[in-house]
Formats: sequence, structure tokens, C-alpha cells
Amino acid sequence: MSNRSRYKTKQREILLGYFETVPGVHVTASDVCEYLQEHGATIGQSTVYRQLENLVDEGIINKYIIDGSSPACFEYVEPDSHEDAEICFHCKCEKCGKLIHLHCEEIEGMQIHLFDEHRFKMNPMRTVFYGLCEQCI
Amino acid sequence: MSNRSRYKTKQREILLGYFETVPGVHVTASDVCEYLQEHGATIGQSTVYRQLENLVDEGIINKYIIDGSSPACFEYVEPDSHEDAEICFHCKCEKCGKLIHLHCEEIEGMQIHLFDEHRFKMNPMRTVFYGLCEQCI
DNA sequence: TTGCGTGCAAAGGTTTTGCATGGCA
DNA sequence: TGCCATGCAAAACCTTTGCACGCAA
Repeated sequence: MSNRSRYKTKQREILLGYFETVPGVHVTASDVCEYLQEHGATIGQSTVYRQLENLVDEGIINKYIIDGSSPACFEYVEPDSHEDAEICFHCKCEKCGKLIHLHCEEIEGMQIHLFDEHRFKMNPMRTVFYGLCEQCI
Repeated sequence: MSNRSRYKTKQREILLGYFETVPGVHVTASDVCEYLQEHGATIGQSTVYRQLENLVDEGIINKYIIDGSSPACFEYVEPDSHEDAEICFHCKCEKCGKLIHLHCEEIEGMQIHLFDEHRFKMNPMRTVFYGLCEQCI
């Protein structure tokens, strides 16, 4: 999550507005381009890619890579409404694509272990556990 | 891991031989091509890709996708490592891009927890922990 | 002999980049 | 005004595919 200054441009606002309307949905860069085009708000594809990268950096959206030879997916991260600072982890099913949100102390413990023992400060916003969900095992 | 019949071709043997000399090392498809070329054993790149896919299917090598817009990595799985069940986890620094390999029981425990309590079968091959490394914290 | 494996070239699709222009602060 | 952002086109990039030929079984 970087905090370099950014301009508030029309294109950025359009993208943000779009993502806010599709929480929990994973969309590709070309999905975004198509959707915007169909809604008369065409944005250059390089701008889309560049803004997606920015939004990922800022932790506003997440990027998922299911397999290297298909396009990356992006998903809006809803600002946590809870004030209790509960950390949310994400599991993504490689088969059905389902995204599971977890609040789990065990994983928080692992995160602490990672920091204490391996000096690695894991970022739960960006980290996704890939695997198989209950239905797809 | 499939077990469909395969021919024992010269190219396959060369690839296997190469991987056996670099256990625990991550190499890309183009790394392989380059190395072979420099050692006078050039193999067509499509063959390399096809054989890599075969070897992954057979569980002889692992494929890692660190981030979608860089090439996939392959790593030889040593046959005798089955008893140790040495699973390799990956941490990627968001700032400097460094990739860290971890063999860690604590994380394996988390993986088991994920399965037992959340019915999610995590795939360490696909999962990458993003965050900040020691130097970049 | 059978049909999978190979190699070349080309296609495929996603993502990045160069550069001139536009627009925010 | 000073820069960053945008958009177009083109490049870069990794990977897959078509096809004819070679080779293992």
C-alpha cells in the first residue's frame, strides 16, 4: 500500500465508482473496459491497467491470479465496516473461483509468527490463499 | 498427477537430467531454453513447454505462479523428499520484489487448520504471501 | 506400423511502454 | 505553471497451436 500523491482524475473516479457497484465480484481488465464502453464512459486500456495497478497498490482493490495464462482478476475490497480491527483473509478456489472471506485467529497467529520468526510483515490485504473450497475438493 | 503413457525421448531425458542438477532452484521456461542452448543441447521451445507441462502433471517438477505478468517458475521435486513432506512456502516483498522461500512447520500447521476448520485445501504451489521483507520494513 | 513427440513459425492474448497531448493542483 | 495522467498505437511478453516430419514402441 503506497501513499504517493495522486491526482483525482475523472477516469479514476469512474473506475472507483464502477468497483463500488460490484463488491465481491471478480472482473478482468477487459471486463472493465467492455463495461465502461457499453456505458459510454470509455477509458483507454492503458489507463485502465495503470489505474488498476494504483488501486491495488492502495489496497482499494485486490488482484487475483488464478493461473498465469489467463487474465488477472480484480475485486473491490469493501472498507471494513467493523471498528474491531478484525483482519480479513481471503481464500480463492482455483476450481470454481469462489472467494471466501475469513476472520481467523489461527491465521493471525501465523502472521505474527511470520513477523517474529521470519521478519516478514505479511500484508493480508494483498495475500490470497489459493486452493480448493469445500465443494470442489 | 496423471500416468498416461509417455515415450522416453531424448529431449525428455535431457530436461530431466537438467532438473536433477538444480534441485530447489526456481527456473523459468526461458531459463531452461537458454541453459540448454549454451550447453549444446538445444530443444525447441514448444517442446520445452510441452514437456514442462508433462513433468508437472507427473509431479516430477512443481510450477509456481508468482505474479501473472512474469513467467512461471519450475522447480525439481526431489523424490526422497516425500517422507519429509517439505513443503515450500513463498513470501514476496511488495517493495523490493525479493522472493523468499520458507520451510516452516508453523505455516504447515496453519494449512492444516485451514483444512480441518475451514474445509479449504490450500495449495502452497499457488499461494504467495505478500508483504515486506526484513530490509524493507 | 502406429501415433505420439518434436521443431519451426506463427498466432494468441494480456500487459507494458513511448510519446504527444490533456488536465489537475 | 509544473507535472502527472491519459490515450493511442505499437511493442513486449509469455504461452499455445498448426502442421509436417521424426522417432519410440
